[in-house]
Amino acid sequence: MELPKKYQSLEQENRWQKEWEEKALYAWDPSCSREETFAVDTPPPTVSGSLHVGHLFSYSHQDFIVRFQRMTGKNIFFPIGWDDNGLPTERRVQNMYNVKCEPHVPYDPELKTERGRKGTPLPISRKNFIELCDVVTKEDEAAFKHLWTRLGLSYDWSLEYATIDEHCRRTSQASFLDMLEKDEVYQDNRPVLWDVDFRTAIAQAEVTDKEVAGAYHFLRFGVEGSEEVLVIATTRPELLAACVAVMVHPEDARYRAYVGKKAVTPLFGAPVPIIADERANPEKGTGVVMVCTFGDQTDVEWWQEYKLPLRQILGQDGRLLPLTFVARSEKDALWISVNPELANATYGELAGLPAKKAQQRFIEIAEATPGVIDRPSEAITHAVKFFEKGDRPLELIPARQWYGRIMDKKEALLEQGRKIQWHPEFMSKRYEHWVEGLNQDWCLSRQRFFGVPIPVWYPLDEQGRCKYDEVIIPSPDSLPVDPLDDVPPRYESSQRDQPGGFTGDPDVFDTWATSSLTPQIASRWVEDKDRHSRLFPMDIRPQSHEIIRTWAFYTIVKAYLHEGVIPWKHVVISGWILDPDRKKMSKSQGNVITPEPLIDEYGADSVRYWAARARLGVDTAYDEQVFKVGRKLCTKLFNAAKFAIGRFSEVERAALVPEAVTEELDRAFLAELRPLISRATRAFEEFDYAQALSLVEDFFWTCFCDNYLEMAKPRTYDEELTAERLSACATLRISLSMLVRMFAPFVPYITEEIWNWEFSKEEPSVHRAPWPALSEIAAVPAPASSKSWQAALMLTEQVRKAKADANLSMAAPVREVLVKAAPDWMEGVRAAAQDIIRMLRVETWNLVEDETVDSVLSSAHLE
RNA sequence: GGGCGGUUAGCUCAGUUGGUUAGAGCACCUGCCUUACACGCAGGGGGUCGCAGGUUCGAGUCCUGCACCGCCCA
Repeated sequence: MELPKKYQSLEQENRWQKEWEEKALYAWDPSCSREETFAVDTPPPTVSGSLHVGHLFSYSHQDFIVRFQRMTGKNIFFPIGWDDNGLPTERRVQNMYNVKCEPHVPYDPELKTERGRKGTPLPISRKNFIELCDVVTKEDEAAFKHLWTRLGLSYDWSLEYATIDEHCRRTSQASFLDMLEKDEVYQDNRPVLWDVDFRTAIAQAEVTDKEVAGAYHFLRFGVEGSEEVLVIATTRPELLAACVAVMVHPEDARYRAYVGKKAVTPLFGAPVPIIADERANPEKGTGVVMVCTFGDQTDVEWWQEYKLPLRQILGQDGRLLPLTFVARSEKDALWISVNPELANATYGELAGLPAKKAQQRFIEIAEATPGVIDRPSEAITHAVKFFEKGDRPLELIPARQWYGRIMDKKEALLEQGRKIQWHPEFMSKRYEHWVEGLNQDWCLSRQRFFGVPIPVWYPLDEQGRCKYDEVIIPSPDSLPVDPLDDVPPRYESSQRDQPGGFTGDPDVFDTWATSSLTPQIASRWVEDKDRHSRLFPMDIRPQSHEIIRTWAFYTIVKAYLHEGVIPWKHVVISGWILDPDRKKMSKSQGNVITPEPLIDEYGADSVRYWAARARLGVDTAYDEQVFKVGRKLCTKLFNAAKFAIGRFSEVERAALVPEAVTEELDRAFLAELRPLISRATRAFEEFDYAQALSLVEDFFWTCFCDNYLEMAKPRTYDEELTAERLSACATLRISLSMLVRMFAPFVPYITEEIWNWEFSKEEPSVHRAPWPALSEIAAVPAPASSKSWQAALMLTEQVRKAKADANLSMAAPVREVLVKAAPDWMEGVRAAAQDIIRMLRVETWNLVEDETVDSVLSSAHLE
């Protein structure tokens, strides 16, 4: 076979992608037992997010591990999916088409939409909106698939799924119904973290604290029955009308006398109790804090504990609701005031305004009214809760939602976490701390459109009121259902939203409700229990560290709720790619690097090489130099393999067996290879691919290319097929085969290329070839002297240095070399001598035993 | 404020259970077109291992404190 002249990454990548796909090289074999299988639960990328170089990085890591496992003979279950429901997609569609989903708009099958349209957003139906989400999602999936394929990730594409597809909707809904049956989910109407822009509930896991600029405003409250004044400090004066109590610390001497009395809110004149509670921080503000329903999570706690009234002034759109204050003499009144006239006049200025505007207006009014503001406001920065994908502060707004019970399972969930092996181990702490810090049940429902519908209906009573506690569930074989489209059992379509009829739950699940089921989705938990039992729990879960508290957490929750088990045995954590200044890459910072041009420029193998150099779980600064190093390695592999194969290509392959390795130097070299195999294997078994690569790369470059190949080369040029030549040829072929296989998980293209030049008759693809084992070279005896290899290296180094010092070419002849060797080194030196002499063109060689040298000392006399 | 991780050559990083003179690649310097590779080969310079204590015959490695950087959580 004529071997190619130059290393061309792109050409070979296209070729092998096609070949691997046609041969279904990475297909999972469903007939294998659990023990023979290595199952991987890959978190499907959120396709609405933009592609960046971090994707290449962490998804490559999985592939190194998987390719190694495949070569050890495991039947690999390596599915990939796309996570495409949820808010990010909706937001993208809204922006891309300039549309707005309005559930009451009727479906238009002929709807024409256009990207980049200007003007006011076009209201479209729920169904039209979901269709657009599907279109955009499909495009994003294709872009990811293209990139994954180029990168050479060895997924079994026949297992591809999308968390919004029918199978995933079925699994997600079945999961919910299973939890409902086990009483692990419930509905409640209570304050929930609410995003006013997206108008949906948010779970604890999706919340992020941001330090923002704010100010303490100092408001003067009256004290009932006296002329005294209590000054409270608040960052949210616009919620004053919702004030239901004020709190002071029980030990705070300044305020002890007031406890039990009533304070009166300024402007609104509402009398509220003054309560002593340890959670009021005397250090903060004035030490007096107002409780509003609801300003923050502590307000919710106080409201519950002290059974305070619910005065809701913020609507789901984040605007102040209309309301009317009345005199306190009115029975059962909620909005009471000692001065209803003033209260209503004031509130009338605020009603209908968004919170931020209401705050500005309130302050104007307060400043214009004597006796309300105590002193100038004080600028502070404080942590405010935001939805991680939103940009207005979250509010706590009472709403009916579905919840999953997790607060009662903290201990059990911690125990589950301890059963999993985390790599690196310290990452388990992230999980533990998250579980320990849980402070609310999992809010499962979202008021969105593009998602998996909550599969329940509710009966309506004769007045058309919803009977929430009489949940109607679908039959298991009807899943997935869309309660807004499908009709529940024993009802007619005409009864929808009619008194005495039914109504569908309009909400969808939190995206994690589905994403937390990726092992069960891939294993077909719902419809194929046998297959599920042969894949679940899975072997590994590779992922990066920022999703431990979300994705890994929820997946552990679901596996525990459904089957009382852990979802995977190992979690393998990738670090992040930081920008060259070690800053997080983010769109807003503008430091994100687009991945595909990197593959164009350096080739997929080089990009993978870069990814493989990162240690597990450790963040790495982006360094473009490493791609170049990767490309150099690939080129070196290409050239070395081509050359080595050329050296033995004229020899009958059947003769190139371990038994033919008869020369001391060859045996000494293979003795060096043995620990490499052991160490690289151990590193891979511990998921430390970076260590494995470093070992193999170092051996290949230094030991194989720069030394052994040079030393053995002269013998391969013997005209006759001497035993010496045969031994070198056999050693070259054996070691090349092993090295190519050990590189294969990292650089699958160039290794497959080389494999096919020489070894594909034995096994068509290197990626299905067995991982190198010591047993392959067990027939090669150990070298006669344990010092042979070291002696050869020292001689080589010393003579090379002499040539370098003399500014001579390595090919320059050496007239004479005098070698002094310690007695125990003599045998090794003698064994290596012949090859060294030929390699370095030594004309005269004198070896003397010398007890005064430690090992070997040679002096070269050059011309 | 709490937790976790990091700090080693100009840069990016390795450094096993404490053990010779702390390593690699890139960059830099000097040679070399040696019948695989100049994306190469040979040789070379470059480090107070963040700081301060401690344990030890011996500390980059173990312990304590501190500083700075990053992430997570309040």
